[in-house]
Amino acid sequence: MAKVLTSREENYSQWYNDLVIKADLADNSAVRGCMVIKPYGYAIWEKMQRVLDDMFKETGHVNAYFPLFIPKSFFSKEAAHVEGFAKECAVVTHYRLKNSPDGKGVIVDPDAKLEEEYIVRPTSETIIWNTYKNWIQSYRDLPILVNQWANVVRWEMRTRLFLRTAEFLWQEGHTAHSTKEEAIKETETMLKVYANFAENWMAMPVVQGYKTANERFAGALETLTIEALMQDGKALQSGTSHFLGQNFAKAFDVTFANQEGKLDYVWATSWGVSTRLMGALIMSHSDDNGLVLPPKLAPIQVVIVPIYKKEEELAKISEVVDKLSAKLKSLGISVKYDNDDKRKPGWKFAEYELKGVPVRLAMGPRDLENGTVEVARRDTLQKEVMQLEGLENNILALLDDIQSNIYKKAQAFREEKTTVVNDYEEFKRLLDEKGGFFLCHWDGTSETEELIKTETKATIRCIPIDAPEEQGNCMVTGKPSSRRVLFARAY
RNA sequence: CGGGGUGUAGCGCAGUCCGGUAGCGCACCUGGUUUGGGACCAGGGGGUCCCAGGUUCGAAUCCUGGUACCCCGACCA
Repeated sequence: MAKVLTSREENYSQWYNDLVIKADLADNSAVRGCMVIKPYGYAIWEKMQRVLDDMFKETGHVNAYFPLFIPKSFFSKEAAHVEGFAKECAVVTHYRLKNSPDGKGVIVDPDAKLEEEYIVRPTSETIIWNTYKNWIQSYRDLPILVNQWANVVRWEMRTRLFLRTAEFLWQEGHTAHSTKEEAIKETETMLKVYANFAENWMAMPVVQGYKTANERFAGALETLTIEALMQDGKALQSGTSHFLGQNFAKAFDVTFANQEGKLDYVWATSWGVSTRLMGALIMSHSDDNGLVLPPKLAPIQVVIVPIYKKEEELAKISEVVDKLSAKLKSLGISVKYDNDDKRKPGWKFAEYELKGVPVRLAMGPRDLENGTVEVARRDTLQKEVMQLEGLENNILALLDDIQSNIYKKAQAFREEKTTVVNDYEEFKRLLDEKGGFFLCHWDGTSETEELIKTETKATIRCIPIDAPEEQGNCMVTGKPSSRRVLFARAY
């Protein structure tokens, strides 16, 4: 087969870049750092959105929409928040253009300067809490469980398709609660939603945990995260859920009368996942032949390729395929029959492999005669001739099998790449030689965390929520530690 | 913002050192043969050589300035 991708071994990040473009997921655009998400890539994102949105509704949330622009003054109200985002904000200063005096193109009209500049939202806490102030008077108005699907802009210095772009799509949940306990519970609930989505839909195992103070969201008291391990041994933060305490309520003066009639500040959470999940999905399962998609998120689950010489042959095949397609569709399977005469079977095989379609069926004269079909699965690249009779149920089972197989494969990989280490020198050595996740004792200080980051580029990805109590000594300082934390080099 | 690299047909590149009518592969169009892993043959179309200025009889090529993108670092979901 013609090689269209750089191999992972040769150059992992080139492989990723090639794959995103060759599989028609996205492209670089005319705008620096901003991508065009192409129809096939967007179809995957839409599937992700649909599933997540259902999960949000299931947990009591509703969707709303807040403005793209945020008055600059809103930003200065929460100190830590400003600090976190100030360096990457796009700012709108004018509202009109005019013809250039020299007749060449247009210029910004200097007379149309805004009284107060607008910030293009890097996240919406400020505009939303400014709004919530008007929505909340009493405990009866709580909780507010709102989500929005939106684009945000963070002016990144260096970007990569899906993993880090200047503009990206995401959802951001913003909730308001009357008690601290309820807000914390919400933060945890949404982390579980994300973990469930990652594992059962994306087939991507994740470690759930708490971020350290250094890695916390700007303005949060606690950040929960799901961390996934990519095939190159680097970690990818795939979703976060923040307990914001009363920070934003205080900054925007959002109070409510509790049942005793006393005023108190509202408790807040926010949580989000972004198009970065596309990058996570790509890097979790794909191989040197192209994308490997979990059946549950694949826009096309089954592709059918006819093999024929003459028109009459195609007509006969189509007749059988149409019946088969109908049966598959009735079971909820998405099917594409590619009877495009302008491409040859070999070309189609390679193309759908590159695009990660989980199952490919090929039907030619031989099959027509024998009542069979050739079934090829993308995850293992195995081919098998199966009886047409009752095929739909076999396909259904096969899709399930692929879904669980790629999960198991990713899980086995993660286990193999998760190392328990006690000695700092060994940590440094294995970090280079093996990569992956490391479970180590840490003394709990930012200084030690910083030191490790500076010396090794590894960071604490999280303090796993299920980390068992274990007395030990920090691998750097030797100070006592009561549980292991997760280290890795990260995206 | 530092360091490196690249801008030549839709895509990938050669040509630049050493100036002389712009080329290759893929893709595209036409015809035919093909079709169970990216078919083959024949014919054909397509380029302000990133932009601006300079040197020269003559610039993709030399000089000056600009610009865009990619890669590697520092910052981040």
